[in-house]
Amino acid sequence: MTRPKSPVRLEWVDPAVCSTDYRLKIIGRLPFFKHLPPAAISKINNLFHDVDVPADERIYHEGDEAAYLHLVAMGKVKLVRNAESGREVLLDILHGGDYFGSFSTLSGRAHTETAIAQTDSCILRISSRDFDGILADHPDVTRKVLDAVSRRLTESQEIVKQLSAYTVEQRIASALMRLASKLGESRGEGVLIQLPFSRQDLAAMTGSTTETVSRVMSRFADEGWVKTGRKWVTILDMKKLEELISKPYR
Amino acid sequence: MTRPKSPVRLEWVDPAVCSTDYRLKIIGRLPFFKHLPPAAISKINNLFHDVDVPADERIYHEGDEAAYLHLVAMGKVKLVRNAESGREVLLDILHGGDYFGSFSTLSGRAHTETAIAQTDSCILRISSRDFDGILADHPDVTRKVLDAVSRRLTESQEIVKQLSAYTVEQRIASALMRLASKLGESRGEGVLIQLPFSRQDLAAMTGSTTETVSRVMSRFADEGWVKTGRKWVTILDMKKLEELISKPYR
DNA sequence: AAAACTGTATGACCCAGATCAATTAACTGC
DNA sequence: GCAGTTAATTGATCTGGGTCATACAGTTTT
Repeated sequence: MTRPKSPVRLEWVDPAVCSTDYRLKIIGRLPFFKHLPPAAISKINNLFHDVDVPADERIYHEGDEAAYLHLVAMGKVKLVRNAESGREVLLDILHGGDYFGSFSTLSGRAHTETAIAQTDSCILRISSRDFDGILADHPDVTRKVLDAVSRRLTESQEIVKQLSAYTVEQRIASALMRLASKLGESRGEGVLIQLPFSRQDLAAMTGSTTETVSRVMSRFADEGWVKTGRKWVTILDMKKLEELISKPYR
Repeated sequence: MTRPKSPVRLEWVDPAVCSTDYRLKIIGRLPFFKHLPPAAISKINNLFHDVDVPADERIYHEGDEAAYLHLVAMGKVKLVRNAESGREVLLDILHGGDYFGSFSTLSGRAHTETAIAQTDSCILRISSRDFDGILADHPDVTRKVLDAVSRRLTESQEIVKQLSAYTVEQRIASALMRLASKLGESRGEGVLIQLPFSRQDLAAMTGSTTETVSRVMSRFADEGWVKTGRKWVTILDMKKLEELISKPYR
């Protein structure tokens, strides 16, 4: 049996997406801002600057001065921390509408993680100073931001739990499900995840290695739960993966 | 050689500490509120209710409706997540002035972690609804809360990195240093950590087991870096522990 | 279409750390 | 001070998953 050809069709990142016209639409749709009147959104829009970033390029590096808040307008961005040992830890994968970077000049001077474009991306950024101004002008925006950060904290704590108490197999199943619900696309036969992301990325998400991830994915494929290829995965049987996680492992 | 007797002297939790008089002082010293005028603090004070919690008692449980924001007035509180396997994961240990619980009626209905008193404690709590009111009245408080949550997110991501990329030995050394800087007391010979916390707790913080923690601690003690006993540790040589962490492990 | 990459798969081996079991030390209450 | 309880230690053994090495398949380039 021959391996399935790649079903990956990446979204075409039109440079025009970052034009002033489109930006207004994107910013106006963000959870932080969408409740604001058009006049306010337009004013906020003027504070943002756009940057086109090709795939695999660093947007900022751990330790860099944290001068901007960033928004993903188009494309995918991964947040990474590098351990002294050289091992790379993947903290999160972001897509359209997600924020990253620092919120304020107060909360810290340096970025604590590295941001890398996973695909060609269009990033909007605003200086921390200007964003502070928005927060001061719009208390309700501050509330929404607080909610967003709280949610991300909860997610991070869930990862801590998984790294502490799950087997690699369970962590991989869990990571697949998270990615599917966040970035997956429903296809006839299942949910396609086409970030694109490699075994390497999945290993960095689960505190494991490429080889082990590859082995586990082969097992999943043999069971008929997933179909995999180069930098993509289709989940065929979500329920089985879920069972794997909830199963008390002794 | 006989083992050193416990140097642990727990702070005496006077029930009076939670009296209205003392509460005003405690709340007025909190980073969230200390910049506010006395009148505002007094008003906020009236929204808080105090609860005395004996050691080892649950304050709330994972899954419970998240109706309150809590503050530690006196004592120590640990935040825990339980994995399906039964393993307990220790997310954080809090002390005087720290917040826990949920910030708002918006950000989620249920607690995602369990809070347990580590010592006899006095907890102040405010309903999420009332706290929402404070946030609405005082935008600057919202900003400070946002900063606090952001900081905690950064800490959580650091833990994720450590669980992904460090050896158990490194994670234990790192946990000891974190505890020392947060909750340690300088003594002549070193920094005493007397939460009290057991090998069990340290294992739950580092994603390990009591036995392994015990072995590692024995090694540290043999090297003369720490002195340990039942539920306490004195760190004698911080530098050596630090070296252990920064050492790229291959 | 052949060559050159680069990501994936798999086999063989090994070790950090989990698990199981038993002993000892420290604290608690009488 | 003694008995009872709970935490800590230490030993023996086992294994999940890391490491190293090699082969293979899919894209991309020429």
